[in-house]
Order: sequence, then C-alpha cells, then structure tokens
Amino acid sequence: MNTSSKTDRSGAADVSVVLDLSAVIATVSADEPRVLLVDAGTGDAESRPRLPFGPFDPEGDRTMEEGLRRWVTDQTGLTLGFVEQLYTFGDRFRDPSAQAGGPRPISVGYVALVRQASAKRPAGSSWVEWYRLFPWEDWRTGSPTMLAEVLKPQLIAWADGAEDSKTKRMRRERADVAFGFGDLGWDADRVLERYELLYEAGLVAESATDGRINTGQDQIEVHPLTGLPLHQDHRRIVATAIGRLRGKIRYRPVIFEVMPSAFTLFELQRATEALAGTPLHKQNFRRLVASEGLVEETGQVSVETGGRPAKMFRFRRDVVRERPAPGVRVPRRRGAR
Amino acid sequence: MNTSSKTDRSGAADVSVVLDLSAVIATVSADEPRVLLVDAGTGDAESRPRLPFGPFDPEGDRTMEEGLRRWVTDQTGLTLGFVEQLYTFGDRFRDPSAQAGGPRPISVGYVALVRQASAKRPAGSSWVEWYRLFPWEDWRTGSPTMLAEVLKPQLIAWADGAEDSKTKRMRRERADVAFGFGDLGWDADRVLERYELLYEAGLVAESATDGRINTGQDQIEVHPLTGLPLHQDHRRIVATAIGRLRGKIRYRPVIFEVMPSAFTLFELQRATEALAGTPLHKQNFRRLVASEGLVEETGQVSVETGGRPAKMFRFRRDVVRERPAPGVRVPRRRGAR
DNA sequence: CCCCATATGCTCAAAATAAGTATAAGTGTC
DNA sequence: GACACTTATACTTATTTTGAGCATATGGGG
Repeated sequence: MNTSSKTDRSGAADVSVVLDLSAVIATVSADEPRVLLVDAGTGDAESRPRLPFGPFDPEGDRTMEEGLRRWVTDQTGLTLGFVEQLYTFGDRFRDPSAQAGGPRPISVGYVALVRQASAKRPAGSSWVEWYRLFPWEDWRTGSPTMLAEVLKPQLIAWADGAEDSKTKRMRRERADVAFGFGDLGWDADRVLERYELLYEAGLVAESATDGRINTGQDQIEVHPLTGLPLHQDHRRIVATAIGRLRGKIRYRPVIFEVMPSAFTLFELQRATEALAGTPLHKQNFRRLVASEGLVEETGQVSVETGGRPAKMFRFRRDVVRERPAPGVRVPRRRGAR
Repeated sequence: MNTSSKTDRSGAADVSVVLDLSAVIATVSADEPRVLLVDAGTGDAESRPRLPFGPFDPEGDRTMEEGLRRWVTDQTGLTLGFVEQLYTFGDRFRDPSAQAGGPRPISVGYVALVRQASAKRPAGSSWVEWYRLFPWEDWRTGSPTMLAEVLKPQLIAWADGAEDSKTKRMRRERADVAFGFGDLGWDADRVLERYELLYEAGLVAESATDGRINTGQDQIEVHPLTGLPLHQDHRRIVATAIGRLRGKIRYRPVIFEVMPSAFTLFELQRATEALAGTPLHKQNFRRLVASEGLVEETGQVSVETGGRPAKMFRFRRDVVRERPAPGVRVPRRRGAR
C-alpha cells in the first residue's frame, strides 16, 4: 500500500501530462438541441470540428469549474448556467491516428447549459444540432430508419464476425442491451454505450484510419450516415454529455436552464423532447409538470401558437424545496416491453 | 475561441500539476459498508487516515482505469469488480491547512466494489465502516439522534449567523433541501451536498484549522460526534462515492458486486440497506427482487438463519438483457411527505 | 408438542402512469 | 358571421406500481 507523503507523490506524472478543460456547451434553439463546436466546417479528417477547450491554470484558478467559466466567458462571451463535471478523458491514443510520443493529453470534460436567448454564435464556432453527430439518437419522430437499415445489420455482422463463439455472444448481448434489439426497448440514456459499440465495430469515422476499418474478417465501409465525426475523441465526450443530461432532466430541473424566463408548456415539452430524443404525451406532460409544481403561470398568454393562445409559465424555484427529485417525467424506455 | 492545435495546447499546466488516481474501495461485510483506508489509526490531525492512491503512468497505462487496477492489485492484492470513475478533484487548498506553492495536486477519483469474501485486509490499511465517517448518513435504525441533537441546531445557527438576510435564506434553503428539514424527507443520495454544507458550516474537522472555525460571528466548536476526519479532502471523495453508489444500485445490479456467489434474500437486503443507509420492507424487497428477475434459486438452503432455513439465490445475469434498469428498488426518500 | 425465530406467500388499498376523449379559444377563409 | 383548422387545456379510465400489513411455512430448542 502506498503510504508515501505528498512530497514524493510526484511520479512520472508531473512532466508528461497536459491537462485541459473541455466543455460540451449545449442549448436548445428552434426545438433542436445543439452543441457549440469550433471550426465546424469542411469535415475532412484533418480539420474536423472540435469541442472548445481551455487551459487549466494551476496558479490562478481556485477550482477547475472556476477556470472553465473563466475561459468560456473570455473566449465566447457566453454566460454558463448549469455546469457539471462530466468525466476525465485520458485514454492513450484518444486520436487513433496519432502516434506515441509527447506529453499525454488529459481532458477534464464539463457539460454546461446555456439559455436559448444567450446562445449567440461566437466567431469561429457554431451551434451544431447534436443529432447530426448521433442520427440514431433522435427518436422524436419514431425509430430512426438508419438504425434498422444501416446500423443494426452492420452491428450484427460485426458481432457474428467474432472469432470465437463466446466473443460472438458477448457482442450480441452488448448490442441488444445498448440498442434495445431484444426484448427491451430503447433506453435513451445509453448514449455512450451505443457510441462505444459503434466505435468498436468500426462504424464511426473516428475509429477508422482511412474510412475503412479492419474488423478481423472483412473491411467494413464506414457508412456516410453514421454521423458527423469530430476531432479526436470529442464525439465520445459529447455522447457522455448527452447521456448525462438525459438522465439528469428526470430528477433535477435542468431543463429550465435552456428555457427563456417565460415559456408555454408546449415549448417546454419541445425542449424536453429535444434533449430526451423521445416524443412525449402532451396531456400527461402538462399535467405532471403542473401538478408537481415545477412551473407557475405568469398571467400572460402567447399568441404565437397558431391556435388557441397558450398561457405562459415560469419556472417555480420553490419546487426544489418541496419535491424530492424535481424533474420532468420522461419515461426511461420506449418500444418493446 | 481557442482554435490552437495540439502542439500549443500545453499551457501552464504541464509542469505544475501532479496527477494521481485515488480509489474509494468499498465492500459490505458483517452487514456494514466499509471503505479501505490507509493508516487508519491515531486520528490526530497530522496522521489522519487516507484513501489509497497510486500514480498514473502516462507512458505505461493505456487508460486510467487500467492504471488504477494495476496499482490496486500490486499494492493490495485485491481484485476489483465494479470500477467507475467518480470525479476529478482539483480544488486549490484541498488541504485547508496547506499553504500555496509546489505543484497543484489533482486526483482522479474512482469508486470500486469488492466482494466480501475477497475483502482481506492489506497491510497498513483497514476496512473502516463508512458510517464512522458519516454518522448522520445511517438511517437504518431510524433518524440518527446526532442529526437532530447536534447537526440540526448547529446548521441553523450557522445559517442564522449569516450577515445579510439573503445569505441567511439561501443557507436555510440549502440545509432544508440537503437534510430534508422542511417538507421533504431525507434523500439518501445527497451525501456530498450534506458533507459540503457541514464543511462550509465548519462542523467537520477538515474545515477547521485547529478544532475551531470562524464562522464570521462566533467560534463554533467542532463536535466530536461529526465523524472521523480524513486526510485532506478525502472524506469529500468518499462522500461523492457513497452518493454515487446509492444512486447506482437503483438501476444497475452493482449490489451483487459485494455479494458472494450465493446468498439469501435477507442477506441481499442487509447489504442493500447497508449501502442505501435506509431500512427496507422485507416482503416487498423480496417480491421485487424476485419478480424483476434479478436472482434465481440455487436449490440450496442456508440453515444459519436461526429460524426457518432460507433459500439460497444467485445473481441472474440475464436480467440485464430483460430489464431496462435492473437494480434493487430502494425508495428515494423517507420521512416527511 | 409448544414456543420462538425467521422465511415466504398473499391481500389490499393507495398512488402513479399511460393513453385516450372531450372541450375551449384563438386564426384565417369564404 | 359561419366554418374549418389549429393548438391549448380539462377530464376520464384502465393498468401498473408501490407501500404496508396479515397469514402461513419451516426450521431449532425446551
């Protein structure tokens, strides 16, 4: 057991590690969930869009979150609302085409939400609809066709392409669980699990060296529909963020972090559906949101609905003192079972 | 927006940061949840027990989790089952008595579970019941008396000791939410929130410089019942781990990571209660565990019960392919509301 | 055989959920 | 101004899930 004191704690770590703070800054605008990406543009392997990041200043920043807020404000002018540490990404070869050598890059990933209104576009970056990165995650209009037509057959091929039958079985089971092919339906929260499986199966561009990947048997062509690739492992970081947010909206009122101060219940529903990637039952949604005390009427109405004017609501802050897990009720699963 | 390439990503970070991997290794034995601590002994400020940690080797370790497993096995001989990254702790002055200077210590914290049987005691370390660190977290036999008698009055005093009324209100609300003083009951998952509040209020030894802390008004004496202090911010890391585990057992079958391969339902219940810190309704527990397909009978019985012999069960691995969120049903709240 | 302890099976009311039907209140068309 | 159309909102109903308790089973010890 290591009982060494602080003075000899430094191992190889202190000279060969580079630490930065990466941010998945998300919002919902025009009913679409979006993340802020830098240099989203051409999309060829050399200049893929990437997450914004900033240095961590061990001298200046009292906490890492403080450091993050500092450089985000400096660089983008955005005011972050909800901020939460996601995960620390430190796998070697985070860029699979990179070679060894040089200091090991470590990113402490954060997820942050900003309000639609404040979601201006900082120079050199853009708000990208996150379902362009993960087309299979958008179930708002039903099961995505590309899932059944592209992903599922390729995943099955990958599983069956395993050498021994044990690996085969394990791959099948993982695919079943992650994508809900078996008895169980689609679990919206398992975003990372699905992305990692696709990565392993060589179905997303990041895992391919040159658009193709050797799966042990055949070369599978990376299908162009498998979403926008990002720099290094950044798409993986976004997947982690989406999964976290989808879980979080259920028991914390984070959805209001992307809403304007007043909104209609249908707007709230749209935003929730955008994050959750799943359609919601309108009447039940409003009943629950109201009966749980998440919102209160402002007294005004919106006539921009096209039909009967909708009452405007605001977030009712007091709910956090009344409800154990104040969040919007979105069912965990849809589909089979 | 920072668009710099990898080569100039290194900021001030690469020379003045020390990265290590800390582990909250937990188990349940004799119906008590425990964490592995190094040098648990005298308990005076200079030699407080601490979490085991190890270096991260940027040259050798492909992933941080791999690095963690490596040194844990090397140092302790334990075989880790469930391992999950917790949080990366990088606040300055993680040791409040420390001064500035030297490289900034950053710990990537992990939580791991080991099986009771394998929970031998590595030299120089011991399995400490985690409720000795957090006496207020153990509600298995009802609301802890020290909560009402010690913590609550001191927290209220701290809140009311704030200068302006806004701070006062905010402190009261935070205490209400974290400890469930108001309408809402005790939310077992908010372990970290509670610890941080106690820390801010100067009620745990780590936040005191010399056993007393200046709260802006009076000096509040740190009560000896407020739990075993650990080295630096390690108790905070354990609090994070407990909160995470309590949440996790609800939707992932991690509880089985601490169980032997065969067990009675009551043993399973005891282990669940140990982690969750809350008593469970026996009949309902077994009904749910069985009807969700989490376990299956082994065919054997245990006569060590003292009464009617209990059937032995084993974890039914297939449940992960059948159930959306396979975990033990423990209610989120207890008490008021 | 009776008592005690624990295990296990079953009932029942209350609460939460899911999915619908019905009605209200605007806009635009003719 | 009647009518179609749109969206908002209220209410109903069946089903499932929970929470809590009662009853019975099955061992050991006197």
